[in-house]
Amino acid sequence: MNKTLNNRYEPKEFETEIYEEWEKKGYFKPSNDKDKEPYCIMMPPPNVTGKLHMGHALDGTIQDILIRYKRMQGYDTLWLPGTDHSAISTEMKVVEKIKKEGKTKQDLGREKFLEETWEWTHKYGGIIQKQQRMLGCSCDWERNRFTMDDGLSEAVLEEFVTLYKKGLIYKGTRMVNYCPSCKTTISDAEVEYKEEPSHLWHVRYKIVGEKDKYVEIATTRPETMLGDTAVAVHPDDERYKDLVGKNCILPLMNKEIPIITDDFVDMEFGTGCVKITPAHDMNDYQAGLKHNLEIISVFDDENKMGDLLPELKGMDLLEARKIIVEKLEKEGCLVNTEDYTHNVAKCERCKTTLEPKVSLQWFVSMKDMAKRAADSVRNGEMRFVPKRYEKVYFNWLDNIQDWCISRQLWWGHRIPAYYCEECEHINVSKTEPKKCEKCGCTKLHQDEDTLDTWFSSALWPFSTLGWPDKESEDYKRFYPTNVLVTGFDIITFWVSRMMTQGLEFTDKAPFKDALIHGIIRDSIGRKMSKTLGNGVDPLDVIEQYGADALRFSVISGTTMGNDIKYMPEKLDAAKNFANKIWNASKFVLMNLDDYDEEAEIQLTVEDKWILSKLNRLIKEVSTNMENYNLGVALDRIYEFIWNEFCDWYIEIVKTRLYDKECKTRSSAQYVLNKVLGDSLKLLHPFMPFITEKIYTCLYNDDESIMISQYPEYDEKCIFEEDEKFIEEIKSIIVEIRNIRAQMNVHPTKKTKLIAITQKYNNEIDDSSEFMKKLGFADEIIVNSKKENIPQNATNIVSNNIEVFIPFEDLVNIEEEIERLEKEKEKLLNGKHGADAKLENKKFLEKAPETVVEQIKAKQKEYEEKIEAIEERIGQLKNA
RNA sequence: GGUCGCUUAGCUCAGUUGGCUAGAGCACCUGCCUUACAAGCAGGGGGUCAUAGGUUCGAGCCCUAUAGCGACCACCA
Repeated sequence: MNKTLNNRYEPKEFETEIYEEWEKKGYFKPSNDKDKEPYCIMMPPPNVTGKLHMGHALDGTIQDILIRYKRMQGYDTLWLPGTDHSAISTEMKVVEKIKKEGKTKQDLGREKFLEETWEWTHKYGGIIQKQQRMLGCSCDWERNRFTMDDGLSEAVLEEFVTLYKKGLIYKGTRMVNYCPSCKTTISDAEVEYKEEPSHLWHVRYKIVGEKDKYVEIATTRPETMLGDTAVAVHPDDERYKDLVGKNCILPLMNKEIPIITDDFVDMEFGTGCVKITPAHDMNDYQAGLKHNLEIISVFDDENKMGDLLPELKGMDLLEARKIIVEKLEKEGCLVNTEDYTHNVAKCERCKTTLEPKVSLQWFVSMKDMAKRAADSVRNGEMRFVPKRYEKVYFNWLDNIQDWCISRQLWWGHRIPAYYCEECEHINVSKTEPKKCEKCGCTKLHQDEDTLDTWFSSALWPFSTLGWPDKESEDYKRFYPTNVLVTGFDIITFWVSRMMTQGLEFTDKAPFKDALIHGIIRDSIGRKMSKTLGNGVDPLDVIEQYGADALRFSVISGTTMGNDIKYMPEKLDAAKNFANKIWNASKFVLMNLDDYDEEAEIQLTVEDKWILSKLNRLIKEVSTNMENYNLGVALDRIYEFIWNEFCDWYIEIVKTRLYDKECKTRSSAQYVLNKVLGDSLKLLHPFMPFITEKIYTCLYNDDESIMISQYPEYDEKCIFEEDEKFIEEIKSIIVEIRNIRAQMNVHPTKKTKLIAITQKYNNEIDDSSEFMKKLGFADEIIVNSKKENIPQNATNIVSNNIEVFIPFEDLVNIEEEIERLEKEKEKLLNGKHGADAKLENKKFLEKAPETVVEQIKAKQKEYEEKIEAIEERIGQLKNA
């Protein structure tokens, strides 16, 4: 690799090259060093045919930051990547593809269709992984897994068979959500609700044996009324007391159905009477079971009208609805029609309106497993970060329904259940049995259905490590994993299921922390979506700004768990920062040409100041990293590099560097080298490419920064006094600049300074040096006597140093007095605040000692400054 | 209906167990092309921390209520 820095920062010139180098050298793989503590993250597997979007970029960046940080800290790290077969969405895509060729799934047949899907998978699969490389993700690609590869399929069989044998998987007739477009059942978690405008049709059913007496019901789905088997009212509803137990006539069908009571009926809604259609509504189904009502299907298997009314047979549902309403109107049964907005259940994948359907499906009994998963969080075995997301988790698990896992799809893990054609016994087994375990018949056929895609991803944290082989090296070493990083949108889908299955099969929570992040929104706060066309392609961003800038922009100034708005300006800020580091590094390298590492080190006050600051930074960054406050950690590094190192330290040491005779020149070189190197290390997890590029230029050995040792806090490197001194000098210099700006002194014009100091006697030479170095002083008189101060001078009062700036004719004495009076007023305000607190007895009693001490010190400072200013005002007035 | 979150500078957001005069980036104003950097340097202006109460010596932070925005869960036909 080219070990020099070009004049300009151009990330494109080196990012790809660096990534290839890392991968070639095997840095992404675990170290195999058994003395190291393991640290493991499982990458949430994206859809096999997915493409990188901003959400992945965020998710990947967070994980990469954590894994790089831990790797540098000396952990044996494994970040395992992979992809998910994502049953429904992949199958949908392939169905669409062959549709363009004029074919259907059925035309191809199961085997051919699967071949087609594998082909698709191989062709388009893993695109996202190539893109994750561009982001800099340091995962072990050699351990890359796919949910339908041999090992993981084996794990799924183990899961199914074990649960079945325990009686936790069963086959039963239930009402489930059915997607007419995907032509499969789906689980409760895959349903989303959307408000849609519709109508509420009020229909009256005539009471049997009464003259002109009716019961009026309201419905949003008149087409289902053909399957009504009762009308229900609330048991406490006085209005209908006398009707309960009687029958009414179901219009169009001319059939008698009973009027029953059930307390699920809401008396306030509509008329308080509800028609019961057990075949087509969840509540009605429950009521039907409870009251032993007949379940009459109105629709056929194709989700068209059945033959209850021969004239409607095969008709589309919405069309049938229109005709039924017309018929009801003709027969005088339609009372009225009102506009009504209601929540409609939609398929999470294809957004089609779902149809509740009674059918025979496979279920996982969830109650006990869910309780165990919830308890695991309650007793602290697993923890959500931020904590508030545990409520979503608890809410789901505490109200869990059995999980419908069978799908009428072909792409996925086929259910390992084999039906005996003789005795109908269900044989559940990992391999196809030769004969029925009950009757010995050899004629068996396998269940046609496949398993919910989450049934396999629930095992992800351990199936990827070799489970069910519990003796596998990776499983023993890396399970349970340390942290799971994912978005809040799949807490129910995925996090909860990994927990239930993980605890069930390994007796351990599969990860210690679930780190939940928000989603990336567009610049006006909308969700990024294909239909809106407001998505941002991370690859475009990388192309334009570089991967480091992209990573910076999604982490800087953010809080874990909150949504992030995509702001292009933030990328400019990120690139500017990278550019700043680039230039500062150029400067350092330029001045390190003749650096002699053997030379004796004599640290000056500014050297100790920056080393001390660096040391504090290390501590602060580490603490924030441990608490997943990545945004704070990054911003602290940013501030340090730019506002301390670049703005002050580099400026201060310039004169030492430029003077080849300077005794402390090599010390300055040492400190530059050390501080830049450590800063790069701290920054590396966030911005891996630029830090690597500079690091290899800075240190000419071949060691990569990504396997270098993370800086550690060292108490011996805290120099309080030196810090205090430089901070005071800094604030004086800012004030001098301020005054010069107010007085319109041209920046290149030098100033004479007279400084009076009370403390720091040894270092005052340094302070005068700084002012010279910073370019605006050409003559500095130190420890001057007050009587030597000229009249037309302005002064700056600091804690231990007072500085006078003679401005020859520039200072107008009147104006200077006015300025000082204003300054005094400010100080008085501050002093009053401190006084008030210290006069407050309760404050003295109750506030902690350190706080009281702080205020006292502050008060003293104010007093001293005020005194000095008053003295100066007196001098000026007497003149 | 239930739960959770957000409301801080013109904009986007930080703000740790309550503790000095509430911060950053961008934008804005002034002056600078000073040999690392104009993608920059120096200086500056700008905030009753949504509102109203409360707890506390002390509240942006804790409690209660209200308003606006957002999300999730439930699903009353």
